[in-house]
Amino acid sequence: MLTIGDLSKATGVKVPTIRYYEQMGLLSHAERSEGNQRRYSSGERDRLTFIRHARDLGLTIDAIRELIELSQHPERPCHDADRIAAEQLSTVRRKIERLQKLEAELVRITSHCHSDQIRDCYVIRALANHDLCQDEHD
Amino acid sequence: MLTIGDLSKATGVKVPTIRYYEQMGLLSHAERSEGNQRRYSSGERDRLTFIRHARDLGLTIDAIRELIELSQHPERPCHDADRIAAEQLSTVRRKIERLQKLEAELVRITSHCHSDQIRDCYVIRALANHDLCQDEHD
DNA sequence: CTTGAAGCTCAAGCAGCTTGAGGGTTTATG
DNA sequence: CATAAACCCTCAAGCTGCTTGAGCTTCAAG
Repeated sequence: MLTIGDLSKATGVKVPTIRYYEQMGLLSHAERSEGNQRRYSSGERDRLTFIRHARDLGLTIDAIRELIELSQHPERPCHDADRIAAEQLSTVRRKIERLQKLEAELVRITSHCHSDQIRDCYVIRALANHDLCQDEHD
Repeated sequence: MLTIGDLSKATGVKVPTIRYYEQMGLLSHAERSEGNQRRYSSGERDRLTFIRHARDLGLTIDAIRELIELSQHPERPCHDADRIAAEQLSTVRRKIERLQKLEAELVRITSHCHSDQIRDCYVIRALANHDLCQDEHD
């Protein structure tokens, strides 16, 4: 049996975060030692690894809860799991698109400032005046 | 003079958000009507436009506060403004890089699931097992 | 048996808003 | 000029996904 600290080291998830996940229902209530400390089995370590991996991929707590729920019904069709992953993919793609617009705009703003004084600073002027933008970025 | 609703329409910033910005010190305390309602001039509209534009570019409230502070000293050198914009650019680039790794991983996960059942679902298996990843994505 | 590391719970804090309750003000219309 | 709709006010709490802190208990090594 692992202590919460062992589990933390094994998965790279911080101790208070593990407790938080338990509270959020991603991990079931852990068994306790006589002195009321949490003790974990390797099955729980695997689940936490799953959670960490999903969080790293940007999935929300709710989506992960849903995936865990699904993973407990091996006989069910897996289109829900596919859908969750696909939705996350399009969320990520939307974010990338938006950030690339911001990147372009920031490159433009930062490369156009050849002034030494705030008075003529392109950064400040560009922010004040959306019309200076090449492109809609919001 | 504009009411807070007029200002909201003019800038696309929601009414409670305008009040929030005032509280955060991005907008100065507005003048009030006899009945204690906020009234704005076009100068304040311009400042809010500036704030919105900066927020759209992902700048934090603190960074914006700093830029506003700078913009009020036209005679100062503008390297601080340049620095803020450049920092934001590298933040954006780091985010894009990370998201592109996630995108690749999600594409791989979603395109490999040819199962109909959770039992063999690649999505679930990939999440459970980081070793299936091509690449470190965190 | 003591001591220091690690564990416990509960509450509050972070960013950047949003939402809701319970009011008061303005303004258009009859 | 009265009334009603639309708008405004303040203050407090909620959202996500944790993190931090206080104040206390348990565990393991020496």
